[in-house]
Amino acid sequence: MLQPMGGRFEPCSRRGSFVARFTGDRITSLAPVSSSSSNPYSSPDSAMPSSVPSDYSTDHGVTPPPYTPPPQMMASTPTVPSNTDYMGDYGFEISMASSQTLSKTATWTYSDLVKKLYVRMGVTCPIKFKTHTRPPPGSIIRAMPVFKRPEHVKEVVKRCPNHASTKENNEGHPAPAHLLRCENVQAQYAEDHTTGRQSVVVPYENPQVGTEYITCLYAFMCFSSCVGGLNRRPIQVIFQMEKDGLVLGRRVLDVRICACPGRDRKSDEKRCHPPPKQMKRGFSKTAGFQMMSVGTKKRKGDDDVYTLTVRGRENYEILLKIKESLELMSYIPQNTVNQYRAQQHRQLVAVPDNIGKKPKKENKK
Amino acid sequence: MLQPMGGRFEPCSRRGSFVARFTGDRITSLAPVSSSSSNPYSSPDSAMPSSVPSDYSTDHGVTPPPYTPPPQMMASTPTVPSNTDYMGDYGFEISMASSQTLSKTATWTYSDLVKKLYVRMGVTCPIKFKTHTRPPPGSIIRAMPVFKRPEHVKEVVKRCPNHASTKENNEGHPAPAHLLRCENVQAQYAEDHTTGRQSVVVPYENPQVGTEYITCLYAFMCFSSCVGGLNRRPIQVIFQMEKDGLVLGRRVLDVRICACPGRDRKSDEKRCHPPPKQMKRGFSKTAGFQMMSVGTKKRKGDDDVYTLTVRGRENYEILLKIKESLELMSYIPQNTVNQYRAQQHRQLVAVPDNIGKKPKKENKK
DNA sequence: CAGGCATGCCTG
DNA sequence: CAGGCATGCCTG
Ligand SMILES: [Zn+2]
Ligand SMILES: [Zn+2]
Repeated sequence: MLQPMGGRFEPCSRRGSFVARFTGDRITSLAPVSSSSSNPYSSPDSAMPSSVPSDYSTDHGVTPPPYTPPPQMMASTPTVPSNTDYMGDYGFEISMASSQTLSKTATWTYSDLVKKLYVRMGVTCPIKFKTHTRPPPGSIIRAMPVFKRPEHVKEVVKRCPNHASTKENNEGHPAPAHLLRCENVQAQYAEDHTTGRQSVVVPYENPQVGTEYITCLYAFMCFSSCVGGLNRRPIQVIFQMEKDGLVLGRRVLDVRICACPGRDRKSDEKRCHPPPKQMKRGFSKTAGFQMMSVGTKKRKGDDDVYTLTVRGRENYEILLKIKESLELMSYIPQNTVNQYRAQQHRQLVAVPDNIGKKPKKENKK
Repeated sequence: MLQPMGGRFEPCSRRGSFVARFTGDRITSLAPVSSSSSNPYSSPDSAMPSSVPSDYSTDHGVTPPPYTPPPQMMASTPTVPSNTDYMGDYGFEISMASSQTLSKTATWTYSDLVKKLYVRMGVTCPIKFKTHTRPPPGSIIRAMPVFKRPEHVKEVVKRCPNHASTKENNEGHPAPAHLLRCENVQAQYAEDHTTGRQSVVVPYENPQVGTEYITCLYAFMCFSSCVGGLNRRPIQVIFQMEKDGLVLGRRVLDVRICACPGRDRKSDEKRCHPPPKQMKRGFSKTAGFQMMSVGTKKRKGDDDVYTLTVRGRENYEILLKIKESLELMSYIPQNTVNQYRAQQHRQLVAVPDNIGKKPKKENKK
């Protein structure tokens, strides 16, 4: 499924810190890195403030030991990468290929409401990149997963031992422990040897004439819920356009990797935007008339206790049953009630026009 | 928690096939094994039929290259170990220490109904062994987990990569990948180098005078649900008394390792033995009299639809609500109903002695 | 593919 | 500790 690497990049080493030689246009071969700022694949400065002075000219020849850009521009490797969107001078933006976004079968779906991508594990998901101005040749796009919550950001995101250590999906793959894969022959898997952060890097190639975007296919190789890995902790992916270790732009995408993207998206959206106000509170319209509500809001007196006496054993037993039914109603979840009613619409028994007719049968006494 | 090894056994090697030297009473030092039948810790013949001819005298000197017992008695290493109970000539039996068996807080609980041990992961669980006759000195007890279902038996049971590879609980432990641990200084961890089956072995020491049993503390180091490990597949533990590779007795215990032993036991028992027939079918006794049942068995006519007409809007609405309540009752789980009733006993409102009194209030028309 | 279950874990 | 949720997966 994921192609072996090739092209302009050398394969990265299977384990340990990442070393790559770039043999493209304007950058000469780099020696194996020991300082992270001299490698186009080392993690750039992610502590960069959200508004960056854009007073640097263009591309620096960063083959060591050259000019060193101001520290906050540099691709150093802070413990916590920045997750601030930064369009930069080239207008870097990402978006989701819109097809299948809404399909039920979709292996991924993006929610505009909660701004999050829901994706199945191991499937390929197209992400589109664009700029309003051509970035300098030799620019790359680094994708790096990080934990979203402050309590977790410091921890490096990688696959859980289970998924990283099985043969499945890992045979011949250069980076079995990486959460994020890119299905691009030129993809390079990086592991910063000071922070341990893992990322995948692809060269940025300008869109074909007439096209606004380039598309990369990414795959997420664990569930967000994976024990010993993400462990139910939300993540984001930081997409960064870089050139010689300089950050040219950054976009952040919230991602949830799960078995049922559709279901989980729906429940997230419901959580954030409750029930989109329907009907009057406490009543619902059924079959053309109002009826008393079941399982809805508490009213005054709901907790008061009344004594009801009744003559006759059978009547008592009937009422006892009814009393139980009524009181137990509060245990029924609202959506069970809704389903039940939806069903009733189809097989209505007691319709208003029946009122006044003689009862068909009464099991009296 | 688990003590380092020592005593009469040498520590086993951290990885690879198991090698042990036994220095006890009647057995001389064994060379590192290459043939599994020459090691007291190698897995014995588990393909042994359930009724074994008991015509062999007693203990064989099995230091290589000695007498070889008939093949079906030998501790060879078939792919699928026998899981047949076999009391043997010494009357080998196991049982659970009965304390806390019923407690809600219990970290483990044994169900006599479904004959299964429910135990939390990583906690220590006492198992008692007894014989009616003293087995020969130098006898050992091997505990080996196997999958219960035929589809899975061939697969070796071990910990999932997640749990086997984290530091947690594994620091200094000689067998981090073993599912089963025994909290006994003399415990030895064995891995059969032909089948790869893992087991833990302790010397059998006769009970103290006046005691019938010896007790060993075992811990289960994964959940039955662990992804990449047991993976929700039921297991059993085979406890085998062995002497010089001969099987003297065997007892099999179904085990489920889970987070909520009490809950899971209860639901298993419910599954196997529906509602343990209480009272008359369809009725239950409450507060000294019978009442119609709620949420119990289906009766004839339960699915028939009757038309009920009623004069007056309010009456209609009341009946509509009641109809809904009654029909929705079937959605309420029986134990919710039971809880509700238990509660009702304390705050009974409509008591039988009220019958016949004048209604206190009627909201007529 | 939807409904529902199984099951670890979080919360009150 | 019990109730309920979260979430992968099984079943129809
Ligand atoms: Zn995983
Ligand atoms: Zn495990």
